Amino acid sequence: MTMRRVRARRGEGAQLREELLSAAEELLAEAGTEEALTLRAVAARAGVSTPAVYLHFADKEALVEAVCMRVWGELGRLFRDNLGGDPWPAMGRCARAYIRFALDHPVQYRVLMMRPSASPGVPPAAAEAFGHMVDAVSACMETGVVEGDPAEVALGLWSALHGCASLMIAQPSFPWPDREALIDRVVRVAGFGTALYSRLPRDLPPSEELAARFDALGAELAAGEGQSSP
Amino acid sequence: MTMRRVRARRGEGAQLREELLSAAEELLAEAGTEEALTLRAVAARAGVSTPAVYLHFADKEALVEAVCMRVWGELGRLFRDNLGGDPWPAMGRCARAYIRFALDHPVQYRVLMMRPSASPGVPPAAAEAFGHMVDAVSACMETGVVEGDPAEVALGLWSALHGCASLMIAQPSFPWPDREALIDRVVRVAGFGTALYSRLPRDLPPSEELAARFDALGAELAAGEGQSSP
DNA sequence: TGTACATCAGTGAACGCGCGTTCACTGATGTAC
DNA sequence: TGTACATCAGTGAACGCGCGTTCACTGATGTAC
Repeated sequence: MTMRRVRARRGEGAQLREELLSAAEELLAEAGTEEALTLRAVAARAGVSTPAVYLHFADKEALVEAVCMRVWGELGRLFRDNLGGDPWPAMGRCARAYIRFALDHPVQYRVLMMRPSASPGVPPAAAEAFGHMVDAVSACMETGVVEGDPAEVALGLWSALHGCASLMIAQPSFPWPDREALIDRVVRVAGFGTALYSRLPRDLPPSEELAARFDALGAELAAGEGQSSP
Repeated sequence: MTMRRVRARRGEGAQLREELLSAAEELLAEAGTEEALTLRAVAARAGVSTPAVYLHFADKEALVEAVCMRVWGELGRLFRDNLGGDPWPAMGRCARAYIRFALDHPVQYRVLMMRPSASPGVPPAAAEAFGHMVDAVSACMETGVVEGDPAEVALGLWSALHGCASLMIAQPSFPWPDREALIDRVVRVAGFGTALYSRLPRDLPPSEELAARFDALGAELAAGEGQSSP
């Protein structure tokens, strides 16, 4: 039970909208699922009567949707802040930041990703966040380390990040290794795999020869030095 | 509305359990979410009164849980059927089968994976399915093409598959490429990335040199021939 | 400067639905003697 | 072979809760004159 909110002054009714959104996101994180979130609780936490929610949102659906748009916005900002510099490590930074965000906000992330999409089409905030991923990939293509269609490669990369994050969130009982170790593995596996995907032929030699080739590549690269891990 | 079911003969009451499970899985797929599934509808589809559900399941939760165990069973069978032969391509077959199953049963897959786990610990059916994935990875390690801890590598691989499947299911509005093309990309990216992960040093040369090394590897392998794609 | 008035930012109470769940029961069927 | 009886596989009706949503309203605040 929160204190009764002081009524906004005239012309400043929109303040309540933001306060309702914050309350809804908090309560969502506590409740665990969209269905367990109630308008009554949201209104109470904002210090307002239940029908006041309807002054700013058409219905519960619209409120949850607005919370999702907020989370997309945060994800977009995260990418933007990690771009720049050598593109290959920059892509790695974005990827790690994405997974960490998901693990730090598991409920929001699950609702964001797993909700049967209400309105068709990609919401603008989501498109913007994805656009930054495509940018990160495009930059890698200019240095030649990654090849292919930027949007398709970005989707593949996103799949890998999402898989790691959502599986750790949803199946915490499995024998997960250390969180940072797994993030490291997933990001590097996705990076190396993406770099090789367009270069290796469809039909590969038998496993033993393949193993020998990969060993040789590793030995060659171990000799060099630098800082461009994905 | 389905026809009234004929009452089972004495000692054969357990038949209803299976019929309720089938009805529940069907209706779940139609309803789209666990919450939209009602016991009334399940009982009606099985041709039985609502309280009859309680003869076989403690509550709704137990019914949904039992449906999930069924789906885990199907996934486990899928893996088992795709093992055998050269381990590297076998792993690829398992991976493809997994993603296809998820895309063919999107609602079941989402409920299976995204439900906040009711009881702690890994359910036996899930552990068995995951065990088959570990087996597939272990076999690859014996030929030397993959290195590392089998369970950890299997989790990384699973992440990749799950990411692809769940993202396509949850975000159908994104500009996905052809389904099979994406599956191909994800499986090969995960396979190549996993093979390289343990071989490449932490610090890599700058992007340009890296690109040249990858190009060289591709050219060498293009000369050989065989059938061991992941 | 005073005052009537429109508007804004809410409130209180209630409706009504649909769901999970419970309870007392019933009728067929196999079994003991 | 007949018959009383226990048990199994269900049924019908209702409870009660909690939720989203609606409706008529209220009191403060800025504005026109």
